Amino acid sequence: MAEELDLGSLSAIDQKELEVFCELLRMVSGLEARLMTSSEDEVVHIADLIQKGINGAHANDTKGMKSAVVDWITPKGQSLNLHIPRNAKAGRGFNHKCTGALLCPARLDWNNVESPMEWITLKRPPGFGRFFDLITILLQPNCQIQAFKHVFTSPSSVEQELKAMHSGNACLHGMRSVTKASIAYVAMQVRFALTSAQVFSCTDLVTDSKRFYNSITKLLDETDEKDEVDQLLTWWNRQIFPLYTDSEHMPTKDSALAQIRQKCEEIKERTTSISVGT
DNA sequence: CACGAAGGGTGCCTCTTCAA
DNA sequence: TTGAAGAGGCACCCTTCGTG
Repeated sequence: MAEELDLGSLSAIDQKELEVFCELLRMVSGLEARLMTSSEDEVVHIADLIQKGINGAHANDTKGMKSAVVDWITPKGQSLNLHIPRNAKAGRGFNHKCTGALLCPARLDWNNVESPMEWITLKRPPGFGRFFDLITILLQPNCQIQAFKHVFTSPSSVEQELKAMHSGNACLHGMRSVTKASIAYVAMQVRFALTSAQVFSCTDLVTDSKRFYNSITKLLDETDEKDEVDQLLTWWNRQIFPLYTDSEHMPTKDSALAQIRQKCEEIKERTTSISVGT
């Protein structure tokens, strides 16, 4: 199907969407044959069903993570200095030091930002590109891994003591390893759960989730960083899918963290030539 | 070993809220 | 007014565990 198209004539966005569509055809056996033999109305109906599934899955993830993320950022056996309600977003974002620190971009030091208002003025300096929103949450793999498990291997798998008696999403759909897109998706969901924004929107100017997601996927797609990214994915796989991972060449947690930190430093260097401020 | 109860996960439905 | 998103709840399914 894709081979018949002139890929060069497609925009970058269209090419990306085509890749996703081809992956979908590969994952869902019989879908391509069904589409090829369906009428236009049936194809529209199938597209509606897929979109409905996407929306539903996303809504469920958002709903579940909203309350669960409070547990993940709360130290074991302790409580947060300023309580964050599990079912409300108002006290999150830059209104709270814990969520604010996690949302603060990697190139900024949250401890040296005088006030949330100062951060807001720093938030979107002109000229800053794709990496500006790479937040320090990428430096918090524990939180990310808990979130990944919550979405893909079941909420109860987040705990050390496994309580689940029913197969999770990953098991049900044959997922045996993490993907760059899944990491970006989880990061986006965690980021939204930490913000004070009430309603999720890919394109709103406050959370700008679409750009955030694209920043991470682009970062992980960089061909000149392939070795480092591969090692990072291996470490992730070991954390999420230990049964399917070859542990022999697994990087340690420290080395994986060091790689992320190095990556953020590189981003910092790339952007230092651009002045911060409005 | 067979069966039923209980616990847990997922998907779906409905209602509410809010922004366009 | 309409559509999107979140919240709550329910039904169904699967697995474990206790009991006979």
